[in-house]
Amino acid sequence: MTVRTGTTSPGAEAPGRVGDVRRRNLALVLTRLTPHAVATRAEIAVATGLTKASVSSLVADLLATGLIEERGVTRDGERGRPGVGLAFSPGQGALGAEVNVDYLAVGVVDLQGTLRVHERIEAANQRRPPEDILAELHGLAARVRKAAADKGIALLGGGLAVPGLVEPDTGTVVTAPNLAWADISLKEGLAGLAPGAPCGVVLSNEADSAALAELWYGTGPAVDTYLYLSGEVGVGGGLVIGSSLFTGAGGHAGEVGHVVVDPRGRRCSCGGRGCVETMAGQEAILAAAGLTDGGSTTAARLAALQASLAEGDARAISAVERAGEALAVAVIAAARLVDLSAVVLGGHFATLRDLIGRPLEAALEDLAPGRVTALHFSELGSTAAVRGAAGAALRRALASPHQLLR
Amino acid sequence: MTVRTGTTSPGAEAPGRVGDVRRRNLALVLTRLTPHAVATRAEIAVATGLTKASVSSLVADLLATGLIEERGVTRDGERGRPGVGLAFSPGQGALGAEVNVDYLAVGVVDLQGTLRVHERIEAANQRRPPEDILAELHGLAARVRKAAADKGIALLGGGLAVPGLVEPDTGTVVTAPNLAWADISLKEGLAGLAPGAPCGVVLSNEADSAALAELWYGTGPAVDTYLYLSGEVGVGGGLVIGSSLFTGAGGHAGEVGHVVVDPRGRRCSCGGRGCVETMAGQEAILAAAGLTDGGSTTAARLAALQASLAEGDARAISAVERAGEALAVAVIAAARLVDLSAVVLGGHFATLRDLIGRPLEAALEDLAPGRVTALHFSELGSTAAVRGAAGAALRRALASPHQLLR
DNA sequence: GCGAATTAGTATGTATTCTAAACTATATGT
DNA sequence: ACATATAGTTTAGAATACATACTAATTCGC
Repeated sequence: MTVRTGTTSPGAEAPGRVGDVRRRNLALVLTRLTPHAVATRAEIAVATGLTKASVSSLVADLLATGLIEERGVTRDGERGRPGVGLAFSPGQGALGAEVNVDYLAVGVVDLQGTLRVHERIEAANQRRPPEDILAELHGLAARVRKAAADKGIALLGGGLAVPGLVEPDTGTVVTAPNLAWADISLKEGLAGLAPGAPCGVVLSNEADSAALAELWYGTGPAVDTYLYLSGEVGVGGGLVIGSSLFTGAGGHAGEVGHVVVDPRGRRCSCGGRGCVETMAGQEAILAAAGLTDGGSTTAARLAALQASLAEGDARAISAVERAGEALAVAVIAAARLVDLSAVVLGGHFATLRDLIGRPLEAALEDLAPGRVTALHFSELGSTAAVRGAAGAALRRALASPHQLLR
Repeated sequence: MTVRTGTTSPGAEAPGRVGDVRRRNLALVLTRLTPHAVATRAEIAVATGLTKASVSSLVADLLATGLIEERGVTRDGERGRPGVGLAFSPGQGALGAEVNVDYLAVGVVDLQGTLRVHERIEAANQRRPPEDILAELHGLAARVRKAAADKGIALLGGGLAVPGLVEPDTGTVVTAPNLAWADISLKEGLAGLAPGAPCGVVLSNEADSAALAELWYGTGPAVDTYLYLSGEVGVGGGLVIGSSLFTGAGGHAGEVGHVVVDPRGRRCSCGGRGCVETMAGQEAILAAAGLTDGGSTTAARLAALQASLAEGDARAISAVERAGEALAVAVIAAARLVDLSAVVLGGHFATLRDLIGRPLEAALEDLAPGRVTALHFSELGSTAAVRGAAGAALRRALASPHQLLR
């Protein structure tokens, strides 16, 4: 390491300008609004530490953006002049889209957090050219946009989640092994999902989006720091730390699938050995359970696994148990390395629930007692990634409301 | 997870005030100065994007703090009026202190990054009461402060590094197993290390401080994202991501020592099983090499290990190799989970250099080919933590120069 | 019912701090 | 010497938050 002060890094910070203060305070006021409660200017002033005068001025600008609206007068029975309620407008939302191995999905989430439109198409995307998939996705998005417009929802932005490594800045899918995609640029295709939306459309990883959906729209205990495990065809992961997604310096943090859990284990498709995916991936579990690919669909094979488990088939049960143990080792690594104590299981891990949860919990207690104290199963089902992608777009809008002015 | 917008979190952000702009820009100007080069107001204006007028005004304030000083006129042979050089003042510095198992150390680093004073006392701290240790540390610090004052260095702040889990906010050592410390409050003791210093004295973890020292004062290739492995009595770790320390939500990230690398491994003192420390800790290596504690000092036993290795003792070599393999599994977990590709080895790992580096590298290549591409050995020796603790204090001062005004 | 008390929200004047543009200062080149 | 170029300062103007005083709308006590 040469001397690096951390102060001469190339990413020179922009100078602070007087207008930055207002940009920040506009966003700050929005953080005091919740989807389900109304707040008055006076309450916001107290909560933020701004003066009433400043809040009035900021709220006037925010009303002009259409993000919030007045909701008549709040009568609370107390003495004094009642305040005017402020709340997120129900007439603005964002579009979320997902391309996955077995399906396409598009939805619209409004500022109050409700999934107002959602459509899903089953599709065997493993063997189709990307262009075909994207064309079908665009058709689906157009229908969803139409439905949203009919409900009076204007789109602020959008997001597309894919099961692979992405570069949001360039709109490129670096690699999505289970779709057989590599280095595919979606720049124009992204914009077309929500044409004219002021906050644009951003590409994201499916596990990351699902992890955020759990934070924003999930139903479990309130935890703001956890590892989300997405059991799709591969094993994906998303790290949420202090209520925000942790992506690492290169943007690819949380890749649980290829953490090594058994140095003497099987070779993995990644070139490594003993990766989580070789024990807890969909194929690995099915193979270990004796359900080799007989040309049947993934859904059918998963159903067969469920049946075997229900029958008490020893091979199936042991396959799932070994998957749980493999996950435990990776989860402990995450707990130690990034300091977290909660895990959320999604995808087929959520479907397998206790069958995988019990051995996972037992292994956690054996290998690192007391370290991981909360295990939760996602209840968002297959809408998680769509909701997360849309939610991220909404949050982009809320984080820079000044962009919507003028 | 209940609905959590991430916007209603209790840690409500402070409102932006007009004065914040200046605070930010004061710090911004300082980021354009490097320890070894001088810059002019005009150059700073171009680099930051601020106007010359603003930079002049900001620099005037910074000169008043004493952090920087004018260095005469820069004559570059070009046409036009030459600029006035600006550089960090050599007359200000910060104190770094370290309590470790076998020694105490205190030093002073100036704003140009030079370790101007350094003293070290060997001490068997494992069996002494904390009060005795701290009393000796304070005596040492007083001598070092005197030496710094004699060289004309004023102290801006300080830092104390200890080998354990700390809470910087409360000045508490939660636990330092190898010192047999638990829940020890150092609040007053900290302030006494650098009395009157405007930026105070902050408690930190030894591995974290050493990791930062490598970033700021290290000699290897320029990398701004890496895992630092500190081989002291225990195995510590520090994560540097994008030129800053990653501490996680709870502040205890990077705890490599208790990552599980062998689910069928030995019980660990932490209650878990197969932890890195059971294979790569100092005791574990010495025991596996057949050098059981015969009452001799740690230094003597480490010397014996070096001798055995030099002789080609198979047991010693295999002990170190197994340690390397254990580290590899943990390093891969870090690489996948937090997205990094570089590792720096410090402490006794640096002393063992290639002996541990070769098996580590081989295991990395076998288990996750191509993922971890840089392996570096620290050259800061035992001054790393002291330099890091002092450097952190200097950076606190540089990050909020407005505190030094008035 | 009516005034006092209480709270919500707005208007006005001031301080801070940025930018833009004009100005002064000091060098090199011919 | 004088043109040219660059460094740094001065001055005027704009944005924005704060403090304070003001207006608006409600409940409480009688």
